[in-house]
Amino acid sequence: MTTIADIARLAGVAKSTVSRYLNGGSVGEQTMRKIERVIGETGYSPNTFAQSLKAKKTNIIGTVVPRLDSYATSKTLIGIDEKLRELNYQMFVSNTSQDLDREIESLYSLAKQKVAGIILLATKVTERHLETIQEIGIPVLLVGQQHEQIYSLIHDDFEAGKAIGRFMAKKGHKQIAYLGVSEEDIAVGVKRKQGFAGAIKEAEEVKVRYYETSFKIGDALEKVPSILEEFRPTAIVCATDNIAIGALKAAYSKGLKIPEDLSITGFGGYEITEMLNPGLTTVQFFYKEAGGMAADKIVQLVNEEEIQMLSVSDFKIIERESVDILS
Amino acid sequence: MTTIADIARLAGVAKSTVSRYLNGGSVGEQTMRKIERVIGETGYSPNTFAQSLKAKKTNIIGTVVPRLDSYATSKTLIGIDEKLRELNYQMFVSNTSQDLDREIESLYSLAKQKVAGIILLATKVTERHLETIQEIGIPVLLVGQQHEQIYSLIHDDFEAGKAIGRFMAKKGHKQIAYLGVSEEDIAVGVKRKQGFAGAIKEAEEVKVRYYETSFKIGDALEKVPSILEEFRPTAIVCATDNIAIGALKAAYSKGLKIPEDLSITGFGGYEITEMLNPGLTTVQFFYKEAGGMAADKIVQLVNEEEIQMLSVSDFKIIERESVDILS
DNA sequence: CTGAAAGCGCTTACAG
DNA sequence: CTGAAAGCGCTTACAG
Repeated sequence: MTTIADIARLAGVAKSTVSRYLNGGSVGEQTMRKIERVIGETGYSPNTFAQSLKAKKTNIIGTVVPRLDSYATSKTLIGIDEKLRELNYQMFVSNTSQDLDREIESLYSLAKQKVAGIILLATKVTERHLETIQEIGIPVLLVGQQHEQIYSLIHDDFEAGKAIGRFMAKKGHKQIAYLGVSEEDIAVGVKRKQGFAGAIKEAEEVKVRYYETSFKIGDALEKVPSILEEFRPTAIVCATDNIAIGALKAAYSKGLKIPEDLSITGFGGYEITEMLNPGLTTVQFFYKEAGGMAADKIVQLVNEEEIQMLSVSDFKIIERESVDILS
Repeated sequence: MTTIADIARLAGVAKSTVSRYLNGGSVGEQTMRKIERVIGETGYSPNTFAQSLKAKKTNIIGTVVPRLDSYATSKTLIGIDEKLRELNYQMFVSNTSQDLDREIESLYSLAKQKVAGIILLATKVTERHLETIQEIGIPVLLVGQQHEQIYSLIHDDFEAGKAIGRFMAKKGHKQIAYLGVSEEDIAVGVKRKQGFAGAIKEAEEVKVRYYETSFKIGDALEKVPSILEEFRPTAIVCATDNIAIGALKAAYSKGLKIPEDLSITGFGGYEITEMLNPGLTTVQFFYKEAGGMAADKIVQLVNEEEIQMLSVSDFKIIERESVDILS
């Protein structure tokens, strides 16, 4: 391994001069060329650890994710990764396997590794999060959830919920089951539902019942039959595509035809939803783009630029074949 | 930030003694207790960069992946991550977006960051890979592909192909289309096909035609109709679950009933395959477990323990409803 | 513009 | 068992 001292010796200058050259300081024309040549010949590249030891900061952005095997997470990570590369930062991902303690741990551990900033894909923000973020003193950007005290980037869950509510009303559905998730998750559990509820209130004579399940396909699969029997809805609006997939499977199992006997919608826009039979009507979020935005924002924060506390990523309804027209 | 010097001062000993204590060297009973207490009080934790600067090695295992949004990758990463945590190592993932140059780059860059070892989820091993691995002089474990010169961990693609071939023959299928991928991918493109072909040769009077598509669902979707028309198979054996999903959708679109009009199988065992209608019969691989194995192996390699050049992860046929019984 | 020197926080022979 | 000292590879005032 060649070091800065080697380069200095070979170029006949001082180490400090090489360092200055490397860091864009003022160096004479001649000196510059000599150093350039030597570096080229040796293929020198600085030791990151030595740099970090002095600099107290790296060009690494830590990304904390609750899980690795989710469509939303994967796409968001890709967006972050690609944008960060462009900006000459590296992404370090820390997986917490949906364990809140590990989320806090990760925050500390990333801080210790002197990451320049942290992107947090949280499902929930607790008092401990707030304290930790405060304590580590590193820029943190929340993605997917929002909190007034933390820079946040969210999908427009509320408006998305509203849009799908209006959509269903317009299709003439008067008896709709909304299958959501726990209100602990503000974005998915509360905002989507509220948006939906708002749209329904505007509509006339639409009866809605709200149900709750988990994020797991299997749980939706088990839940849906009882909803069908008890409420006999013409449509089920599901809070995620995975829930919708479970609902679809449940409907098949009961011998129902989609959308003739039952309409189903989701949220997310996972690629797989297009390949189902019938194709699922859903609200698409732009995870990859949001990841890119997040990368931009965190780097701005690292550079101490001013940004808004809240950024919102867009959505779009994708109309496919899983919703029947009743009106 | 408290440093080792602070601890030394507070405990009234030399820095070297503290360092020795930290690294499990021999320290007197009394000294030990003093240092212990001070560290406890200050919440000291060593600076990783300073450690790495000397140590020339970290406790980080780099994992190079071609993409982040694939079922197999996600599950494998989870397996690696969890096992590595147990072993007190950290996982650093480097995404290459299926760019071969970036794969090589990543190898160098990880080496520069002094990772202890590298797990490489490759789709292909080239001469450049070999050179790079040679050059960086860090233990590398190949996962998903095998190469005689590199420690490898593979899924049993050959036997899996054989198993599904026998399975289909036993169900009485005599006219089977095999929809594979490019032979550039030895594991998926060659081994699965060879295994399958071997099984068919054992069987009697089974006609097979081999087709090729990409890993994309959409490409399979486009490819399948022509296969159906040209060959009129009773079954399509697809080299991945995603291809099978595309085939399923194509079949729907042509108004075919599955499995009555056409049987379909995949490889992978993605969770989603259970939720399709009908549920997809497929060969399941154990990605997460394989990830755990990979983590074990690479750590053994890092510790200079002897391991076999090749490890093989198991598979299992999951029989669901997408295959008809003709015999 | 350039160089000598100190220092970042650790580890590791070496001597006692 | 313990400590003083040198060194890992870089950066950063400071002086010239």
